[in-house]
Amino acid sequence: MERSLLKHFIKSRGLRQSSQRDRVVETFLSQKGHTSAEELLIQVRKKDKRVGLTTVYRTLKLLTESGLAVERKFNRQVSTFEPARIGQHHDHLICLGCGKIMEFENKNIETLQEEVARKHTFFITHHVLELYGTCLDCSKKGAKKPKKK
Amino acid sequence: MERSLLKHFIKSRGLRQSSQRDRVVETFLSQKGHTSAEELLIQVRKKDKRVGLTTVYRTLKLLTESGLAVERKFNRQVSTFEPARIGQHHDHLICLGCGKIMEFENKNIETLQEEVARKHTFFITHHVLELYGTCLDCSKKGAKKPKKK
DNA sequence: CATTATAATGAAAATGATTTTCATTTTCAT
DNA sequence: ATGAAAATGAAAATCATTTTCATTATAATG
Repeated sequence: MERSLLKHFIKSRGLRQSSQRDRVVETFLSQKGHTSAEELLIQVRKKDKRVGLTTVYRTLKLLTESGLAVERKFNRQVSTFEPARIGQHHDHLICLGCGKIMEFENKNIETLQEEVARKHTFFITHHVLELYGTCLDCSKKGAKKPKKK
Repeated sequence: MERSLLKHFIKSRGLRQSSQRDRVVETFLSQKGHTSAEELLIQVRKKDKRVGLTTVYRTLKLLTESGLAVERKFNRQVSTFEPARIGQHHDHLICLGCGKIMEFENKNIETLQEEVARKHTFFITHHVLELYGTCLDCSKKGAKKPKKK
């Protein structure tokens, strides 16, 4: 469990522990898929009513900085966060019809990206690759109302 | 000149012409690189003081919908827009040190993207590929203050 | 265990980019 | 020339996120 990673991060920064933050972290790590601050707050409040949105934002920032969460924007205004699996990285297919998000990983693409960078004498720290379009279901049903989430 | 494309778009939508919009379009199309609404307003106002920010936003939306502009978010809050060169598409290397943006085009990556989509029975309409990192200059100088723009 | 410096909290206010509203002006088909 | 509807811009609204600030909680130390 990479929980100790956060503990270490907290310590090394001279931060203190708190029950609210623990609850947010615990809830976040149990989450599947991509979660916004607002959505996470709803989940957290099922366990503890006294947690505020500000703390959720602050904790998500902490998780992101410590490498336990990855922030993603996709095509909307809100940031969503996803528990990071160490050493792993994936990109996304995003259906504009229903909002469905699928993951993929492609080493060949990454190799080509490195090649591009090398040509420009550029050093990649991270990348964003998002493929937008229509999933199978939506292409069958025809374009329907996009799902809000 | 693809100006006629917009004229056609305006007409087909039952819109009317206006000097403000013409000025915004003209200024935008003469722009190199990526321009935000705010930046574009400054340029436009050099020619015509009476243009408002709202009109710039509205015109940029129109340009984007008609395919004459491409909107990009990169890693910041503000949207920037870039004149679209028809039939062409490119992706970007973004230096986190100085903010420099370089373009690249790589057909092999696009082919692999299509392959990924096929495997998921997904139909790509567009994609976002951004490589973040450090450019040559910045890697020599060491990490300096990031350029705001 | 008591003290105390300071981190954490959450409500409310601030922010910043963008959009909406609305009263007024302009355009253009007739 | 006329009138219906589009365009405008200032101001207000929106919306996600951040900051402020008074209060509370934590933990290192005496």
